[in-house]
Amino acid sequence: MRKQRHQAYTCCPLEAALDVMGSKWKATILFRLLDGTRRFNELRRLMPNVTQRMLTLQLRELEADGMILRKVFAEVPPKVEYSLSDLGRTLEPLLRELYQWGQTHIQRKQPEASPEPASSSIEKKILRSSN
Amino acid sequence: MRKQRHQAYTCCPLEAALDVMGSKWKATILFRLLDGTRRFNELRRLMPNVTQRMLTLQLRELEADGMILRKVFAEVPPKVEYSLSDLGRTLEPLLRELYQWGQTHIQRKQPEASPEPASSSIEKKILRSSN
DNA sequence: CGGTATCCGGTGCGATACTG
DNA sequence: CAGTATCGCACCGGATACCG
Repeated sequence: MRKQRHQAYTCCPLEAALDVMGSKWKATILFRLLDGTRRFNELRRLMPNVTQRMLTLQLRELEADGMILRKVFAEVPPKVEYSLSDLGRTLEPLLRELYQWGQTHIQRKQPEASPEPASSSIEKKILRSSN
Repeated sequence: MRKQRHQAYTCCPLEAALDVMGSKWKATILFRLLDGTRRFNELRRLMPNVTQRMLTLQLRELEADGMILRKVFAEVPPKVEYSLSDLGRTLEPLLRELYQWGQTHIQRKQPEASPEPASSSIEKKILRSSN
């Protein structure tokens, strides 16, 4: 029996939606799969910051939630292809809007000093890069 | 100096967007504030599962990110009002779509047995309730 | 190639108590 | 009313090693 995924559910659709794609990597994985089918190491190359372990774990959760499909080819060397399921596809507009929102509201901070002091500190969050 | 919020940033707008509202409680808080200004304990009552500590912490982060406004009244007893900032308002369509997606695709499982075995395990996630 | 297994540190977060 | 302070542990997630 698998443990109940994260913490707990209050019953709110919002939380359910976020549980399914709200984590950094799940969203990114789904986003990358919008372009089409990807193999495991393709995804790794597309997302250099995620460890193999985490990529595997997140893919398994997405699969268990029915968001993606995992197709294993009985070959040597092994070959596994990941793609969005129909359910996963329904997230497409949401993912694109999320991406768009990030682009619009969290534009990369320029090296030059801002004209005005900037109303929020969001920009800073973009600065720290991959470890 | 405050620590750089979560883990790290790869530079992806998706992650930035999720960092700002991607956590269960941040999203819920923002969603609640769509209806209008709320006092601290009003929010607590609206979200019985979040502890006082977490509510405070999440509100502070949202404030630091410029998503919400915190207005303190110099009265006894104290009174603090939270509301969405202009930036926070820009998330409204996204939040509503997220909510809608949850409603559409993760309908509450009925006590009755499903006609077909159900293609995914998402429904289970809605079952475990607040601790 | 596409994973598991194991170890282990950091921190997210709840519980509880105290405060202006 | 609207918070801080402190404790404690679960678990998230990185590093590394091994496997079919």
